[in-house]
Amino acid sequence: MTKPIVRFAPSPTGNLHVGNVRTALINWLFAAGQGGMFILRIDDTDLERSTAEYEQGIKDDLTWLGLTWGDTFKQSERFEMYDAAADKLRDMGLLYACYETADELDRQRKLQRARGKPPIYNRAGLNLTDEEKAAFEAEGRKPHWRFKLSGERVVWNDLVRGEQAIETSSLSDPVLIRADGSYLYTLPSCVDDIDAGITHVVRGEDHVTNSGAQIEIFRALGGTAPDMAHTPLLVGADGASLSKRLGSLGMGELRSQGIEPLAICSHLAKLGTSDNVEIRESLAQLAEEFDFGKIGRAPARFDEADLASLNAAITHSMSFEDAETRLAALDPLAASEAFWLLVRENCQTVEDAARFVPVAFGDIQPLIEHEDRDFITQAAALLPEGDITAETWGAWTSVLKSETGRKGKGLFMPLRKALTGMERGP
RNA sequence: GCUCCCUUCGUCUAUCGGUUAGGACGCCAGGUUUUCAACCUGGAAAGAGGGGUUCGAUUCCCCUAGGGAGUGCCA
Repeated sequence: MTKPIVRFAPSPTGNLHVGNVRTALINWLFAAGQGGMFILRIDDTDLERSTAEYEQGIKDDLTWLGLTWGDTFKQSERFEMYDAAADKLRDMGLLYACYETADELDRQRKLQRARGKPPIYNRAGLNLTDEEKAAFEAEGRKPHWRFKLSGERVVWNDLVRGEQAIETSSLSDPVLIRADGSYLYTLPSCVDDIDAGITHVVRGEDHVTNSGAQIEIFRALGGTAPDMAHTPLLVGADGASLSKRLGSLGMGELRSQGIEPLAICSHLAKLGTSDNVEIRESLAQLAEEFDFGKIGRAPARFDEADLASLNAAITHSMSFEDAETRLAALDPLAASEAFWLLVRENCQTVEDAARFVPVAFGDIQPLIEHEDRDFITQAAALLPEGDITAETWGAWTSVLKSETGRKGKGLFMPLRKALTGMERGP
């Protein structure tokens, strides 16, 4: 197999969320596992909504996750190529001018739907005479441009879904160029995929239908369509919908919650596959295990609680070196190896360590239940004389045990609460 | 409305017609020279419903229900 070249093509009109990231990750893992190349393409043909801030945010998030790219470019710098491709399609008679307004199209669709028919464009633009076009232009209308579908059945062997067939006769001819002259993502995407030598288009299954038209555009432009892989979408933990929550769950938020990049990558790489959802020690290992054949076809539920427990697993065994910088940022006192090794198994995140700083370095609020007051008073009186050493605890608790008859949880929990102010922790 | 896809423990899944339906996460219990956590061991836990086909159906077919997606001058 030749080395795959794949791309992740976000629009800089928002931040990356878990769904986006999963697509990026799968592309990255596939490329890495096959020794191929991962390209980051910024789909910013919509100049109105695209911003440099979002673009930078996307790059920062990918970098944080470790999803580095072998090359990157922006569509907004390549309009000449798209113009040339559009001219070519026009010359072939495959790109035709339409003069309906958005309102008119909307009305047509509603009408068709009301009649129980699929809302497919009626191709009125295809049959316009020069006089009719001139009349529209005279009205001040500008045309938008549609690609003429073949009306045939387009078939491909999807790496995740198996053989797929789209009847292009059941589709509207897609608009490639808006009335204001700007491009929709469709044509630029095909042009860039051909130009970059993309071998595999890997994306969410919301693009399955689009593939029908895009394969025809690839062919019209003289390329062969890349292989395709459409992965099931993620749904929320409630199993319903792509959920507002998921759509807005950004990397920044996860990061501020103390979630490790590798927890996110492990979770998203394994969720919905036949592999167990477990932590892997590196992206390289995830890449090695990656296989389209392991991905199921049903939507998988993304549960933040599962992500949290994966994160806890990473935290429990994280070395002091890996945690040091962040511990220091929390509290200078926390940046000690002895402290970290003592508390890490009680932490879900590195930041959790902050909760135990008072326990280790004084300044706690003792927690004494009403019914334990006498016991704690007694315990204070029985504290062994002299300096506190490693032996003090054992000596003290055994005295308390024999004096009070308490044992197990009844003995230790009141002491724990009085000494640490917490029910849990080291 | 129309088109496409999906449906096994709570969750992610294994099973290429005959299995005590397996694993992992989570959960529960026990252990870990008496507490939390961690760790170890064990346990409970599933074929959406209804029809077929077949000696035999989780597995193949049909219907229903439920879920997802598409149906944009969004991506």
